[in-house]
Amino acid sequence: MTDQSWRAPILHVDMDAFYASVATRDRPELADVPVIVGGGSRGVVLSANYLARKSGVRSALPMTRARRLCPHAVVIPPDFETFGQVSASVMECFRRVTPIVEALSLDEAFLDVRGATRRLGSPAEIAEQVRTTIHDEQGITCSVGVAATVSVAKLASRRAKPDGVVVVPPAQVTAFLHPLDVGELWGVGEKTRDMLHRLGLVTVGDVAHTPVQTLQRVVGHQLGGHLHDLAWGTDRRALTPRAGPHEPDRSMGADETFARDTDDPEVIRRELLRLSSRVATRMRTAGVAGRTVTLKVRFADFTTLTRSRTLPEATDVTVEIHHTATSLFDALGLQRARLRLVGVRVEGLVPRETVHRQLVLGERDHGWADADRAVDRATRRFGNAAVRPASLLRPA
DNA sequence: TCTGGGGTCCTAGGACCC
DNA sequence: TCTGGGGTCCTAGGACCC
Repeated sequence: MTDQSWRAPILHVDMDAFYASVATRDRPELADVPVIVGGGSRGVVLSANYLARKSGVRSALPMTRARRLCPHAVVIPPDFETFGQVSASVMECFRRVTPIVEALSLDEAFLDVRGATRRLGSPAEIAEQVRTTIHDEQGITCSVGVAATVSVAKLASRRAKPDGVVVVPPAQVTAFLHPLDVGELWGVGEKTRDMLHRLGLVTVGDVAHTPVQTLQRVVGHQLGGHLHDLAWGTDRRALTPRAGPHEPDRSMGADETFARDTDDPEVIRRELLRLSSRVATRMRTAGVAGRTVTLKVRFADFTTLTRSRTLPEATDVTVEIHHTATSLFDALGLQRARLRLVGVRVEGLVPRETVHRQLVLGERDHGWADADRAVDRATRRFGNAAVRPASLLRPA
């Protein structure tokens, strides 16, 4: 297989057990111990090293179950600041290989290396160079999938784990894809997998040989067409590098699970204020404003609902977001139902300078926006705890 | 003490406008 | 008098990803 057969070789680079690897890389005493990175009592597993995985611990598993499966595991709380720093260094390393890098998350990225083969060698050789560099510079391992499309490269990197490389040349794509379970496909989760299985579509090959119209009737127009492409390895999604002038987020939100379920309206209202303030601060830092405020409520039995309201004008003002969220909450008319979580999200974000507020006579928004900016300045100088609404102050 | 927190995209129905 | 379709916005929910 020569390099010329690759129209545009794509690398998918995925760190192995990223959070756990970073958390233990400077702690040799944890090298031979099962390690779980995860949150508090009501949290889930964010990452587990391969020793812990031997006991059945997986990402997203409730911590309570993880501890039961692996009682001797060392549990480390996540340190996202460090994860972010390591991630930035890793992405920088990728950009030394090619400018066409699409970061999918902190710990994985696609690299289009079509412009790098003359300089650095075959895609497989580039993959090994990347792995060596990451290991030498960051002290962690990664796995790389190489293919002509992003979706196949992504599946290949999973097959390469841990600490390996898998190359799927164009001529071998269907031989690689078709034996896989449909649930392996990127975008097919538990529900869709079950639905396809019930119809007798178990492998990717089964899906490939099903008429598109049939798939679309079962899983919807969009996904049906997409599945067919994935099953033949023909999706041609191009990389969208985030390096340059990247498009703003479409929404920003914050939600939090209470340490204990609560039915206290005052506790809930205060939490909505905290979350609104957090979201609005991030929006102002990013220089965006949004029109649609969405409230999320999760009950003790885990059922979840959302309510949203679209405002006449986009806002980044804490008080407006909080007011909208509480008004949506009040409209639910909950009679002291026990809540597990509340959340606030603002959607339809646009750059703030494109928002021209219509000043209504007597409106006091101006004052609130000014107050927010004063809070932002104080927070930047004195830290997060410096300024907060009176209702969020703890009684001494 | 089962089930986090950050997102994206799609679907479907109703309102409303032309 | 009766019949109509398309486009866009809004809302709610759901599936999925890391």
